[in-house]
Amino acid sequence: MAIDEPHNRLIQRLSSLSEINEDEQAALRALPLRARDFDKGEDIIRQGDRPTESCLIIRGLACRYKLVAGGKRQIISLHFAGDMPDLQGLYLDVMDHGIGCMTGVRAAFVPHQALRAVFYENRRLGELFWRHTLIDASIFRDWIASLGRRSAYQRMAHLFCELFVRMRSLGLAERESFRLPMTQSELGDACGLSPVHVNRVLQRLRREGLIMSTGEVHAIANWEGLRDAGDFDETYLHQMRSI
Amino acid sequence: MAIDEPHNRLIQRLSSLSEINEDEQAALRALPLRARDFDKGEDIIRQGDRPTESCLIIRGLACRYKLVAGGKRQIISLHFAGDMPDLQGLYLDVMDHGIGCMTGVRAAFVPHQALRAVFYENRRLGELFWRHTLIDASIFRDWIASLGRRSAYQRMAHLFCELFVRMRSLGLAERESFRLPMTQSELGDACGLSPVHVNRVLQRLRREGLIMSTGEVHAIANWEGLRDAGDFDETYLHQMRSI
DNA sequence: CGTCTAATTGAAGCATCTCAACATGCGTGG
DNA sequence: CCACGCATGTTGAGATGCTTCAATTAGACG
Repeated sequence: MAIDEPHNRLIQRLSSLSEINEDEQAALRALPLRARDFDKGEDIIRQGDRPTESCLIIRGLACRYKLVAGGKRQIISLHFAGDMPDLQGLYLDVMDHGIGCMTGVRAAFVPHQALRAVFYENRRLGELFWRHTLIDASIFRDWIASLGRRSAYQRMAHLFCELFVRMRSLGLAERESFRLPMTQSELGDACGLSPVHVNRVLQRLRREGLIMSTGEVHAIANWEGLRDAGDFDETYLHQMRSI
Repeated sequence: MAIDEPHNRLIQRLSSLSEINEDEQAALRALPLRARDFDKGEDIIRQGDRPTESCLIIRGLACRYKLVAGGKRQIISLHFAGDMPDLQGLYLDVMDHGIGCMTGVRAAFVPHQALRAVFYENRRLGELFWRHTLIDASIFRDWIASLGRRSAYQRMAHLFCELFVRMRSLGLAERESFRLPMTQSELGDACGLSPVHVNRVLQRLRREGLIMSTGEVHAIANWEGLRDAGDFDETYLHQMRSI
């Protein structure tokens, strides 16, 4: 059973929110998913679009982002295989941000109508998708706290903690290391920092033995230390509960 | 028909998202709402709580906030009469943030169970509440962009634009002025700035003729100018659409 | 009138940015 | 297989936006 198969990804992801029974699995498998590949740097959706489908990331790393005055970019969130970064399109008509690809990405599209139809038949699946968007929002809140009140050093440590925990729960991190194909400039766009300063902060994190990086592969060298440095408390990720 | 009556507030608010028909109004009016008053500075809910009800702000100004290492506070969002700032509690069990009162606040509480029951009977109301949480999330995204990539001056201008537009759509702003009972220190917690710098930024906004403030009452002196200064585009507030 | 909180001002410090140069690695075409 | 070009990472130095500390003023309230 290929994990890269769209329906499997979706079911795996929703299972990380709550247990999915047979009927629910069947309903999800009946969803029409149309896969499409995107190149690195390409946009899956643009700010201002009025989408009629939502997308599910099957493979690769995607991000929400906004452009602000002066051409600067702020990355709002990062998304892995299984994430649905534009569920809000179900009930908001205009995209207030874009979704771009940090790597080559395979995404599967499902019409909003099909999703609504599934929710109509299966109330609990609707609740699960709602929950998915609520966890997104919770992550946004933590980013607000990070950008507003944490130092560059804390922010970067915090970001690594979040990504590690999220990727691990999706089976995308092994032991203490994960692959994060982002340049330092892109990390800057996520943390609200200049590329130069990102470089210096990463050096400090390495020097202090909290992380070890070789290219795109980052390893947590000292989890407790990194967690403390980043003021990280994973409660806001709201992983697993009975709903 | 008292506007301060909880059900009226709720219906007024949801009407700003989409038209509400008779049946839906009736269903909302049947919701058990228990009002309670809070003092300025008091918490409506605390981080770590596991609420079984959601609250509706009836009167006053409330905020979501987080505390980060070192005791610093970041305000995540501001909420007026009609807002439901903890709807996420419906499907997330632990509060990842607190909700506090910037002024005396009257809030009405409705059990999650009662809300779910209404959604069960009336699917479209569920969608409207979902949409409410999605707009929250959209505002979070814009705050992320502000905190990450805008200067103190831009951030403050942007905040004033957002609050003005939101309050106007709730009938809480007259013409070009609105009452914002926040100290400069609290504005700092919202914008990720020190109180001293807030003071200087406000002076500049006044000096440049963009706003006029007398105490808690702020007036927009030059809307276009303020909008430009704050790089403000209200799309992200997603006001009105047919769902 | 005295007290308390909030607003204002000045001055010094520091975190982060900008600019500019250089190093490194990698893919491509010759 | 080498030479080149280009993107990315690294380093240094100077500029700046914002913070911190400390003192003063202004307003609100009993």
